Amino acid sequence: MSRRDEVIDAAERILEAEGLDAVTMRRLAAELGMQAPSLYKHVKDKAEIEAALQERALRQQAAVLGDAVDLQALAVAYRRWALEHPGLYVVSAERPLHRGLLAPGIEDAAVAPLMRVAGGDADLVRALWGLAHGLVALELAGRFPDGTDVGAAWDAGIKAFSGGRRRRSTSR
Amino acid sequence: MSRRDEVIDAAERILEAEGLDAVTMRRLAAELGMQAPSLYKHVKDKAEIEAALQERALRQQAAVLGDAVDLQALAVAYRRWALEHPGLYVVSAERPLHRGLLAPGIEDAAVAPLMRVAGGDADLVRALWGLAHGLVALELAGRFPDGTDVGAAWDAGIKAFSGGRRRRSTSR
DNA sequence: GTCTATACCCGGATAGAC
DNA sequence: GTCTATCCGGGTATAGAC
Repeated sequence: MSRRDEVIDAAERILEAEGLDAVTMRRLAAELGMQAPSLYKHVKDKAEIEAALQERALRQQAAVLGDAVDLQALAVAYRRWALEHPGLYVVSAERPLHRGLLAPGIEDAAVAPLMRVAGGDADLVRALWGLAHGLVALELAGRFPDGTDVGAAWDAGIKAFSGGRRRRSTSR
Repeated sequence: MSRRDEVIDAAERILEAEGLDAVTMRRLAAELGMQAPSLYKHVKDKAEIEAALQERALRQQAAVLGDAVDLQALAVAYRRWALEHPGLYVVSAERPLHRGLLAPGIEDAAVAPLMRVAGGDADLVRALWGLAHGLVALELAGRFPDGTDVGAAWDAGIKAFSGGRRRRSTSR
């Protein structure tokens, strides 16, 4: 593992533990037991770090969603990964993407599993994506009152997209 | 109109024209032709300004959505207001709410119209809310490729929530 | 109610010694 | 590849004169 990867690891740790604003060059250096200027021997600038975090997020998302066999499983996987990696989720979904610094095609790869499940209907994919992102974003932002059964809301959404046919619980 | 309202007006103008990060005390003072310290004669601190912007956003949203008679109209109104006030939308939907500084009940009031249309099913309301917020958030964040017919995605989502019964276009 | 001056903190980033 | 020293810019906010 390169020294650069250790920098990105540290950034991810801080991101998840203290939020995006806490990921500063100084804080990052402290996490690694060095001084801030030393970081520039491993990365060009802060944008490179942010891009690396977005790339990790998109890669993980693609991998996790790729295993889902149907809509229900996809929804569960989507929500689960987001709640387990809220920092990575936000950085990849609500921040401007550093497209020029990302591996080509990686953005599409993260959405591809949705395409598969939606049977090739691009509009339906986007609606599904909107539903999933919206529910996650609202939950992470603390928009639902305490005690809300968010899983039940997911079920209601999935049921709508299944044409009211399926019925299995997502709650936990 | 009080001098305080002029400050909030200026903040909203900057927010929509240059984004949230541009709303600083210095920039705000410049917009009003005064020096930054003078602002503190009109508002207590920056949090008060942010809260005032969130309150405007929630109030407008409640008003605009309140007129919608059905799901289709609600969706159109939701997307339309968001695209016309992206700054206010983001500040009220993706930023932590200054709940202690907001008028009581205003948060609920902005979602109440959804409740009406969803026929009292709380889970369905949240799914609907997720769909709407997700589509708007993805569109504002530039997640859909250029040329994407986002209206068609809305139609697909609405159709799903209508049980596949209705069919009228949202595109523009 | 406006101003000037200023304190204070924080950010990203560079130069140059070792 | 690490350090110290430092630059530069930006933010919120206060004190006190007018």
